[in-house]
Amino acid sequence: MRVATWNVNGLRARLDFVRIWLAERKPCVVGLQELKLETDKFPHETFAELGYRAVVHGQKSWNGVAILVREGLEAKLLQQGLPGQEEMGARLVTAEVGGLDFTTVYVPNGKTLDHEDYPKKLAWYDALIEHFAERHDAGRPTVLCGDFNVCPQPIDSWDEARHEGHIFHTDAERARIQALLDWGFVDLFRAAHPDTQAFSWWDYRGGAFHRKQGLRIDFLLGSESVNRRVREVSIDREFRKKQEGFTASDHAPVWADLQD
DNA sequence: ATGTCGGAATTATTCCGA
Repeated sequence: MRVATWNVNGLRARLDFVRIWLAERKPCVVGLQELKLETDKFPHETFAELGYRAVVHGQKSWNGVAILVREGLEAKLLQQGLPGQEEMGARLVTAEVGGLDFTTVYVPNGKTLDHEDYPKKLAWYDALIEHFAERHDAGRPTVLCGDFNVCPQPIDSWDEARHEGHIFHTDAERARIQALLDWGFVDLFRAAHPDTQAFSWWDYRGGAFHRKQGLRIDFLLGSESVNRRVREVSIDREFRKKQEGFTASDHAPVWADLQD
């Protein structure tokens, strides 16, 4: 079973691009972030034609998450939104699919350390950690994927020296990632590739992609039983490039193949 | 060039967020 995560940066603007990727990679379950559309505006018909159903938690203009599920797999919606954090927008959705408790999140960016959004980001993380402690079971096959807006370690940043202590690179943010690992999650890419520097996001500005100025901030986290099933994990860098004339998201998809 | 995108508000231009 192939599971994946992808911040698409606007689903309506990305629809043709997403179609190409689904046809090429044929994932079974995909967490999508930054839909930038309302729940009832989700293009279910388009995805049905491609052989996917979707569980959606959207909102107008910003944020928005969904789980795509390939035909033949059942999906049961378990949760829309992170309890207590509704004012931060539509950033979490959970479904039971293919024997997995599958959650995808779009963690608040935080902007800068002196911005009011930064403590809100940390509080959102604390609520997420508490939510998993209370509502999930690390003994079950569980996936938590999405855009975490943190570089967990120096290797995950193109220039740690320049960014150390700044947004995405603080001890406080990294402690939240560690808390998720302490809960029982494994960072599937890092576990499979302990020493590989690979990025999942590059700024649209300044030719960052071609300058290799990226960050690894998109993860597939899996509980131990999921990690044991991993056969391959890839950050799909090819799909950060233009495809058939269509503009890419600023994030690459990340996928993992699990033994059935 | 703080250099690019997507979306919204407003009507091709400007802002906001990332």
